[in-house]
Amino acid sequence: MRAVSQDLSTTSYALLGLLAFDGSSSSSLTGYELKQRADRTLRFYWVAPAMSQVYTELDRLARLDLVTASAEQSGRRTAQRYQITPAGLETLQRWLGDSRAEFPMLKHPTALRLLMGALIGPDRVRQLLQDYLDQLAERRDDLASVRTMLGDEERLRYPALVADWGLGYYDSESTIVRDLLERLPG
Amino acid sequence: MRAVSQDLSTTSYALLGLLAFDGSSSSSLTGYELKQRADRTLRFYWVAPAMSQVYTELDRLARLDLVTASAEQSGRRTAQRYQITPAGLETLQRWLGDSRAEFPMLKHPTALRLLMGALIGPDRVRQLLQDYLDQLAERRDDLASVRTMLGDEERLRYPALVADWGLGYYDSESTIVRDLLERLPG
DNA sequence: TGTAGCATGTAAGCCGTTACATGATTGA
DNA sequence: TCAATCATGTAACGGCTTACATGCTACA
Repeated sequence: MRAVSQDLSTTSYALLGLLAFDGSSSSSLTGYELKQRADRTLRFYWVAPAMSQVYTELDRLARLDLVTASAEQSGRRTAQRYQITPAGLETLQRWLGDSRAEFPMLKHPTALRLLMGALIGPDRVRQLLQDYLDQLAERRDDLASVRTMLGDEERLRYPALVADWGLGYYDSESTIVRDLLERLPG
Repeated sequence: MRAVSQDLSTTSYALLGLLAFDGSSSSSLTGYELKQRADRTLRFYWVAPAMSQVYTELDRLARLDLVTASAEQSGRRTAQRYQITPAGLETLQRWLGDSRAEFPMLKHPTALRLLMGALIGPDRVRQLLQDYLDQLAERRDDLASVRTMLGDEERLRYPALVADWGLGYYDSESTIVRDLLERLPG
């Protein structure tokens, strides 16, 4: 009796997807490693789930038989290693194929503050935008190094496309914000 | 004894900010009107809070004396009208001035699916991206009509800048995605 | 007369975070 | 030996959504 593809949260599918990359090469990941992988890739266009959530999700996926846990003994320590199951892969593919992707959700604190620019005046607004440009540059660097690691291996073609998407996005944001800065009064 | 600026959620500040636009001209809004305004402007770069949340937040703000509610009798019906208070305006400005804006959070289901493109193949991926382009065009139209309404009034200068930001973002997304489509195998 | 929109809420519940607790291993 | 990092969780709680309940008003 196989578990039916319950409605998982998108984050569940995202984590399942990360496991699927190694699933094909029949390797496995600990919760800790999965979290690191999420931090390196997922966070740029989805979320960087908290450690505690990673464990919670892995637990849920295991109960649904979408992943299997195997205790790995290293020294006198046990770490669980998780691997996607055939049922998990099937569920993931069904989700990818069937479900319509929703429109992205953007929470942009800097844009929100710009909206209320009249309450703080152009000088303070300039500072906000400049801050954002700095953060953007830092983020871009992070993503650029991820992109470098991905190289042009066929196996990593899609992750590389996504990384390029992100880089294009960050570049466009920089351009737009610099333009806004010039249009500010004063 | 004035309520201290408790840590409000960013959404609270956002709603307070929407009230501040009319606060200066000493008018006021009902919960319903506030929700409409959020749907017209806030949703493009923050959230479109559920009706129920708007009421909850207004309640909270009223308890903190950051807004005042006044029962308005129209016919045999009472509707609450909310108006920002001087304390509310002060709290909002302090938040705008003091707090460092966090980096935007992007939840991008299409990018997430592209990451796993290898699991569904290029044809299905093309479909996903094309779908996204369509949604993007629709959104852009919505925002363009908002932008038109804002015109070039001095009073609406900052909202207009934010709308232009959004339009630039949507255009850049379209460009990037069209480029990705061309780089897809097959 | 009935339905769509105006208007206001409460309740239940999910998703995700922070704080907390615990302990092993590695290396300076 | 001490600190950093690896590793695994539980508890409490905040934010937000959906579902539900209620009733008025305008108009076709």
